[in-house]
Amino acid sequence: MFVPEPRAGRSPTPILHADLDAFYASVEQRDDPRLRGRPVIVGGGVVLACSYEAKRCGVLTAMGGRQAKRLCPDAVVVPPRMSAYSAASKAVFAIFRDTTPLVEGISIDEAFLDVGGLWRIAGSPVDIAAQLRRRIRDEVGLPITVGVARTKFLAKVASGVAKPDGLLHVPADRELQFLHPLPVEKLWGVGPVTAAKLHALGVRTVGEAAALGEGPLVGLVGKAEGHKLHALSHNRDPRAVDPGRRRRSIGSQRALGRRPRSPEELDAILVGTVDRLGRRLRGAHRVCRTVVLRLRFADFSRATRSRTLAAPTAHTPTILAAARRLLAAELPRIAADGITLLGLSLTNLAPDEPCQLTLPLTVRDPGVDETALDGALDALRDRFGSRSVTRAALLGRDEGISVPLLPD
DNA sequence: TCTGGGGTCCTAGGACCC
DNA sequence: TCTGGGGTCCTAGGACCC
Repeated sequence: MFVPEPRAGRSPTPILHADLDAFYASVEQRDDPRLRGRPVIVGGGVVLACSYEAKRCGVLTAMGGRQAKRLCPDAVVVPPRMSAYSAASKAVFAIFRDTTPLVEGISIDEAFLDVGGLWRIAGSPVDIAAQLRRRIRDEVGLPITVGVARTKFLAKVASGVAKPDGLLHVPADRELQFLHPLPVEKLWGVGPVTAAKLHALGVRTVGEAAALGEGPLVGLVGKAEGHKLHALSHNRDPRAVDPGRRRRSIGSQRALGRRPRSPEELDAILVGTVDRLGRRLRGAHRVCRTVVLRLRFADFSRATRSRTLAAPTAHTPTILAAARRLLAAELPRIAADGITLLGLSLTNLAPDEPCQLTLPLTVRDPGVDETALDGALDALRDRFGSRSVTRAALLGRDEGISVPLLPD
């Protein structure tokens, strides 16, 4: 561990990246003592998560189940229990928020915490990180690794290096010494494709990428990505911990295997998917405006088809109608090529605050049939609720009728 | 080994408007 | 009739992350 060097006043390294270790597998080992110390694989056909004992045999997340079992014949395979993981995650995040209000959740098992303002109250960031790890161990029963650094990026790299069940602080004056010897794959945004391009230029470490300069990086991976890579390789990361980050899309997908599927079968899957997503959307008090259909064919090529609606909605039949139109247009290709995955994403999310629609109806117009108008208003009140539909004055003009369009 | 399910962000072309 | 540039929105695809 790098030696922390606390200074007076505000800490120079205020960001924590906290990451639960082998999360799903750790929950299983916590809840079933027989699994402790043994290789555990969560998932069936594919490895969703595995314990460190299984990782030591070479088992990796997303690996096929058969291969995992071959690498690690002693592994115990358990089906996922999503509700248990969700409950554990909530308990851990409650401790995060009890530590500092500045918590930015990244996923079910990972978050950034800004503890810069807590120096006087709770001690140095390293003290806070150590206490956080103790509390999560004692109160939730799970191991967690924490990286402490001046930037988000470096805190995340630090936790990755310290895993499992570790704590690593990178002091402000040791940042590049720590970062530059690491493999380029540690940079956010360097996956298999970019890594291969960098390797072809002889670049294997973060330091070598930094020495390459921004121009060649931009030439290699494009403007935005190249600029980001260059900045990160010099540990320039101005992003603040943002507790207000909102989800930008929700989605659901299903692998279908290789056997042929009839249009009726696909429609049934689509109905179930839209129903689930609509429920999640309304549960989150959001509406969506764009419906994206995801397809994967028998040769594993992929396609997406999207439709943007005239108005945001969380109304299941509206979303389903859009999804069905998208699917119908692809049925010929599906029949020809075979389908192996069907999914749907809802994007362009917004809060579901009521949207005010004012009908440009001139009530004072002598041509208006007041009896018919009252009937129409009552029908709208039945649909949207009695207090939602009111006659309203149009600014500087005649009267109109105001109808808040509520999702669902 | 034929490859899950949940996401984010970026690029690029075309339509459309000013 | 032909011309230019800027901006926004929509759609499709791709890389990447956990």
